[in-house]
Amino acid sequence: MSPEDKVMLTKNVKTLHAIQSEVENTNRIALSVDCVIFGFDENKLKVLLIRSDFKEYSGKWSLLGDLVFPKEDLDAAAYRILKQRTGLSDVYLEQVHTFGSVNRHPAGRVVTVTYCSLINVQHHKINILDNEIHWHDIKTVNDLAFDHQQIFDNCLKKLQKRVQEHPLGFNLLPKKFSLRDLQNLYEAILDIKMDRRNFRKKFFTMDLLIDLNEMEQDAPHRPGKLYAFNYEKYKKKQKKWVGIDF
Amino acid sequence: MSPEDKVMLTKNVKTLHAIQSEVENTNRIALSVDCVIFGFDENKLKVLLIRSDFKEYSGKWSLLGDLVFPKEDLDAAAYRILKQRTGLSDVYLEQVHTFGSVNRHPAGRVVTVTYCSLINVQHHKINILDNEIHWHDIKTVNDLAFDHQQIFDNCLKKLQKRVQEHPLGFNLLPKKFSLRDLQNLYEAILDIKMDRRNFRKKFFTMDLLIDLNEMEQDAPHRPGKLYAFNYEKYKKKQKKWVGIDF
DNA sequence: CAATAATGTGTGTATTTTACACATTAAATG
DNA sequence: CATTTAATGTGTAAAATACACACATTATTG
Repeated sequence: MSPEDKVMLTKNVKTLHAIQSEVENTNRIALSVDCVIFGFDENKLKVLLIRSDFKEYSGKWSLLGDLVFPKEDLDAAAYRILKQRTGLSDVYLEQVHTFGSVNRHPAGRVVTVTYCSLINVQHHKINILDNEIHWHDIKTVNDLAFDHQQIFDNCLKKLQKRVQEHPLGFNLLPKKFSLRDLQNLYEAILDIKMDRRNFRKKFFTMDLLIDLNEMEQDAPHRPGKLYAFNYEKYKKKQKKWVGIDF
Repeated sequence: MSPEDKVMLTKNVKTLHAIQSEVENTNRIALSVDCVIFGFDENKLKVLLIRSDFKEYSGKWSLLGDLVFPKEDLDAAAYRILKQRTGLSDVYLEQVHTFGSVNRHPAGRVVTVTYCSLINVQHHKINILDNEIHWHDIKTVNDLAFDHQQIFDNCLKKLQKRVQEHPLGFNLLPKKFSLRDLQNLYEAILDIKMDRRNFRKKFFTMDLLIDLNEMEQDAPHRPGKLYAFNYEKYKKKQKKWVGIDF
């Protein structure tokens, strides 16, 4: 440890008073939440975007975000924003990452906490006001406002990873779905093709699907069986995964 | 969508002016960084803790943290704190989660961004001032100050998960290590026992260890061979993992 | 030099993953 | 209503991986 560091280290021991003063006055920063809301429609993965109302980014799309109130829990702020913009409250919502570059926001220092949400486009129709908000195919998401492109990329990557480890995908599907729907979903999220038979086998082996003994309606060809995800059973199983692999 | 929600939604469309005003004045919150710094010593996983200087938590241990400066990048703040408290700069450092309950800090509203770091206790001796900072065996970490217990638990859990997917562990070992060292490390982090022969096979199969053709010195019994981790080779391989499993 | 306590290696078995082909069903078409 | 079409639904063999397990080897200790 260098002498300079030792100085820094000693300086760092502060009185409670000094810290409280800092909390109350000097070191305050605006905090926002940005929501990356994924949906699945027409066999494509989509994300909810809103037209930016900042002149610096006029015409560009941006994520749904808002400032956190001083007396509002962080998670509560995320749920509030989701509710405000989509009317939804009963959905999966998870914190992903916090972005805090000094100059990421033109209005001043704003640190933003990212949340990710997966919602069912069929069941929960979103209010579209003046084309200001819309579902955007993730394949054509580029050049978002602020640092939202970076945030989106980060979020999509994490979704791709998590969807393989946890049954998140079902939040994007209707309660009743065919195995083809499920596979289309995974193929859209992971951007890969999968073998239909092995995909089937995998999910049947997991034994977490409830056979509803119903068939698809209005299918253009032979209808498939409908299933529901068995959350109860999943909760009980909760496999503890041990296996070094990199 | 309920009528109330529609009101909320319309209210939410703000002018740039209104937003800038909020950023500059009303909605500012103190932001801190807390570092969960893991080390490995005497075949035990340890975490760096400091005695709390808050009267509300007198006598309790807490994580290493500090407020983020208004003109400081978030990651930079984390590196600064790590450097200040340990003298280290060239280490693995990763953001983990942001905690923002309204009442988590007695001095007022402080949202904290958690970072996790893995450092080598042997190579980088930490300055210990007045017993205020020390390596604490993770098995006996409990009842930390603030919400730091929650933060620590969260961090340890994520470490356990990530160490299985990425070669993070090597940051905790000296550059030269025996396979026994490596296994002890994994057993300490994951809190499990492993079969020595299969563990060996797994790492040799990965083909990411460099055989240094050296032996352990001063071993109490038969010395083992020494290895180094091949970061170069790992970077090139970067296995793309696809496999639904939950 | 015997006892001890580690390291170092190999093999068979069970499990999991992958590749792949054909029969079945319902809708659409003429 | 027979034919075509495009999907669903199922089984099996080969390959790769994970797991359980036993014995020889080497250096230190006393």
